[in-house]
Amino acid sequence: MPNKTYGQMCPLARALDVLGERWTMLVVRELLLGPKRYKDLLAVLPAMGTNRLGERLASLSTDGVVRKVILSAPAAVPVYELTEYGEQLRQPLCALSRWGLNLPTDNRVDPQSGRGELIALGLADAAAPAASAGIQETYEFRVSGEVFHFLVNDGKILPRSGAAPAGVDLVVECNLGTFTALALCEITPTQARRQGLATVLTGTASLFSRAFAILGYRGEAPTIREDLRRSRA
Amino acid sequence: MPNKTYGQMCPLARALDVLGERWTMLVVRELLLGPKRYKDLLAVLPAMGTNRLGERLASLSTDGVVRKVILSAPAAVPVYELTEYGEQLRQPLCALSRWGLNLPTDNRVDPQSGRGELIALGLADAAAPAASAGIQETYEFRVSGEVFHFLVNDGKILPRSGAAPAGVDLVVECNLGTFTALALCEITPTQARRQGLATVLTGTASLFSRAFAILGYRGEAPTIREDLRRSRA
DNA sequence: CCGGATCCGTAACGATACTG
DNA sequence: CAGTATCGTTACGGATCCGG
Repeated sequence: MPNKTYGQMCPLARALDVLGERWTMLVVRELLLGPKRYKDLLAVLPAMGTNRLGERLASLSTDGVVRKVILSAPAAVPVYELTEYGEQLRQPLCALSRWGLNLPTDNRVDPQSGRGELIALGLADAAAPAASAGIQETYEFRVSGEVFHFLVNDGKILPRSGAAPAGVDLVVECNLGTFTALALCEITPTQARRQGLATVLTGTASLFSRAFAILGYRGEAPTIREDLRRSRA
Repeated sequence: MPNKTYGQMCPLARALDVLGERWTMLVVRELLLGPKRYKDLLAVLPAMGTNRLGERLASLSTDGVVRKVILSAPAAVPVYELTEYGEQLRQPLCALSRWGLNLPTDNRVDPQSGRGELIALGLADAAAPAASAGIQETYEFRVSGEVFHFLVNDGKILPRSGAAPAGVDLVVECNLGTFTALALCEITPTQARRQGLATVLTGTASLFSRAFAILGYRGEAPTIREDLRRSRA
């Protein structure tokens, strides 16, 4: 919690007392993809600065959102993970994120900063539970250098950074543009394979197709909002 | 949008580019209760300062979240209201708010800052649509000096600041403690009436009861979180 | 009185350097 | 690798001032 709080008897104000400072929600965003090391957080939020990251992690820890744990031997490396209470931020932050989808990207956003993991976070949240009912599988993606995976478990889908644990059912390699197109259902897995845009390293072509039947996002495409167009006219 | 943006190709980061600065989401929170005048916003967010409020409203306007309109004559007074896009923040902000419900209130929150309107905002969001299916009514509350109302319309409930428009079905007067207890279903409307804690100024006792059958919040009570207790032990 | 804009001291941020 | 310390710059918060 920051030194300056709103001090209001309002749950939103209290939530913002914990999460409202700059960078804080983005740290949580990263941890929604699984436990991460200090350096990995910093690598993905470089402009934050190491001092700010340390402050935020300390603050989130005392507020019970984040926890520092030492991985079991022989790794024995410290990582930060969400507490159960922090995990409950998944829905609110994904809701905010979905709102942000329709914002125009101005020239201040760095096109190079796009990451497949972040798309994965949104896909897992937007997926219809019915589509994966009764299915328990793991899909790993290797996208332009990143590696991440989905744990599909009977309607619940968990997106995670890094390689899948043993027993992965599907491993697909492609670049970020292809993954984005697959996510938006602008291209089918079959087309992607045939055009050489995606390679199935483990598993079958039909499993690849089913993966995006579960994960593919069919929501409305981002559009410039009516109100904004009006104000610019 | 602030001068400093995250510049990340991520919908959450873009949302925070628009909403992430201090006070901004609280301004939106107020406007979720209906259009408001500059002075009324300032009255409810006094620590913000008039300069900050002006900046935020300008920023939210260019981002298409908020719009300044002049009320029709003879009032002819300027108010700020959410655009349709801004209105879509209701669910994300209410989700964040509900997360904040379980945060402990430390000694830095001002107990005097509690407002019935803010409780109303949460109630309207948490209410089960089925409970008000087919019902089209308006309920006004006068709570410790504040006046606000609910527009119930077949499963959709809109909380609004100020007096209800003509044709109100129910008007109840009580203090904030009673309204809170009613909201949490810790007391029934009948009990509140009999104990002299609430007065029905317009409408019937049974309508009062039905209002809280629709609005009453039956979620789990706020508790200190397990993780937080552990970290303090 | 309302709707802002200006000024200014203080706290937060961002970059870099430094330490266990 | 995982942080802490330092420091110049920006944002915030409180007050005052101004036009309608």
